[in-house]
Amino acid sequence: MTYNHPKIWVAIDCLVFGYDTFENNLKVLLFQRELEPFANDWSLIGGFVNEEEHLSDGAARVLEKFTGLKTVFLEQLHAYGNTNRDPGGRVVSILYWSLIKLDKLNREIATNHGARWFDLDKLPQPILDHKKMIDLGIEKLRQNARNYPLGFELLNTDFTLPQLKSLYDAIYGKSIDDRNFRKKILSTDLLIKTDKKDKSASRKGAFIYNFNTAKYELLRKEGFYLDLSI
Amino acid sequence: MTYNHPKIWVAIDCLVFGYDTFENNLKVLLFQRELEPFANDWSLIGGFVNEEEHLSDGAARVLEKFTGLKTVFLEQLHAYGNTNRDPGGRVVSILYWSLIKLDKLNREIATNHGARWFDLDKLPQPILDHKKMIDLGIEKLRQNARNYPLGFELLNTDFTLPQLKSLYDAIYGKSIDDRNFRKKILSTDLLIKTDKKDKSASRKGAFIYNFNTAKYELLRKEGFYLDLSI
DNA sequence: GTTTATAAACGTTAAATTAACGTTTATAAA
DNA sequence: TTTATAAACGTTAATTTAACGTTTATAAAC
Repeated sequence: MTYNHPKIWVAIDCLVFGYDTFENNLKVLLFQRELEPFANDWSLIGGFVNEEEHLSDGAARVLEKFTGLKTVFLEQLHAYGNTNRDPGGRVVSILYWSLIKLDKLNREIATNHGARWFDLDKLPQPILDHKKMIDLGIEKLRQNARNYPLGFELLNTDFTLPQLKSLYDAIYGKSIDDRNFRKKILSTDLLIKTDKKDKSASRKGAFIYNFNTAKYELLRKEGFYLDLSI
Repeated sequence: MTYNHPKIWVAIDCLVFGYDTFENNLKVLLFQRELEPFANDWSLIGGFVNEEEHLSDGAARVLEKFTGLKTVFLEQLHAYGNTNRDPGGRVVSILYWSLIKLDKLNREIATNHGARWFDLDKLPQPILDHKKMIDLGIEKLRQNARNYPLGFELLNTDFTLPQLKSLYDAIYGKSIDDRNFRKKILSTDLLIKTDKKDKSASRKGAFIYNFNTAKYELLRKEGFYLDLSI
């Protein structure tokens, strides 16, 4: 005991956004809390931080438990630590957020852990300050869409321009002008056009694109300014 | 004891940027640590979070102790919680940052607490991960300069355009084109020109401006995009 | 009282970008 | 052969930007 001071519980909450390429919409992962207080209410996925565990490792542990996913986008967002935020005791909670593509496997794992994917506009009332956390995440998502490339985390390797536009529509919460969107996104040198077409959504079919990974990672690091909302 | 889990020390670190309107440069407040380990080394100002204290209140307490200032810009930046970040024990530290104007009073209070203001380009090697924290703060400062109005926190009520430009020069770490800077900053409707002049820096004197507080606060909330770096 | 030095203020423009539209094409089904 | 429609491609006036050039106000030097 080197420091002489009272300690505090430290927890992790993970805000996980999933994109559904069939429904073309964004979802949030919530689970039905098992512990009192608030047993059976909907909560972000989370857990306490262990003594011998980095914060980021704790977040990764929580995420993997509920989705089976490792090595995906997972970043810290904010620390919540009001004295009265949890009636169960003084808990400082570190919020992380993650962006993933929904697929059969991670849906199944979520279900097996009492978790469910909710459409962004059909969320139940979550416990504690978790609504605030979700709102912060949505804000951050929009900020990210403006300042960093986005889509790699949320779309399949193969995707079409209409799909990418739908993702941005979902993030911005409105329908973007299709013609301007194309010109802007193509001007970034982020996309590689293939000669394959995806005909699942139209008779004509849409060309399949991939991300230019090198350029994507560069801009993810450096940031840029790209307003795709008009 | 409602939750059955080990607890962790939670601390606050405050990264305080101060702008010196005489020297026209940015400084960071560091203090000479009293506790072992690392006694006498330079550290961000900080302290442990009390059991019955909000995180933000803890940050405000630390800031006031070292500067005498309340009700200034003070925001959370990041939580640091690697298991090995402090050889004194497992400490999760919540980093806050603050922007203030340097004056005689807060300089004196800092000195009385063993703290000193260091020029951004002449920082000593700080303890633990505090260098990382400072780097994050500088990054955040530049990000802020691009996405929010800035200056109110760092300049006196009365300031001149050359002074405001010097602040942006300091943040961006380079000299901005004066003519473009004027046009861009004036186009935001953030500044109110007075008919007074400040002749301390030139024969001709520079007109004194004030911030349009209403507009400033609006844009601080909403954000905008304004690249003043060219 | 005329000149000088210089920070501060003001001005110009070619080029690039943007927002807001219009048009054509490929395809499966009718 | 026609039709419906998503996908792809195109146009342009208006605005914004980056990169410069010019004038002005003043105290100090001569």
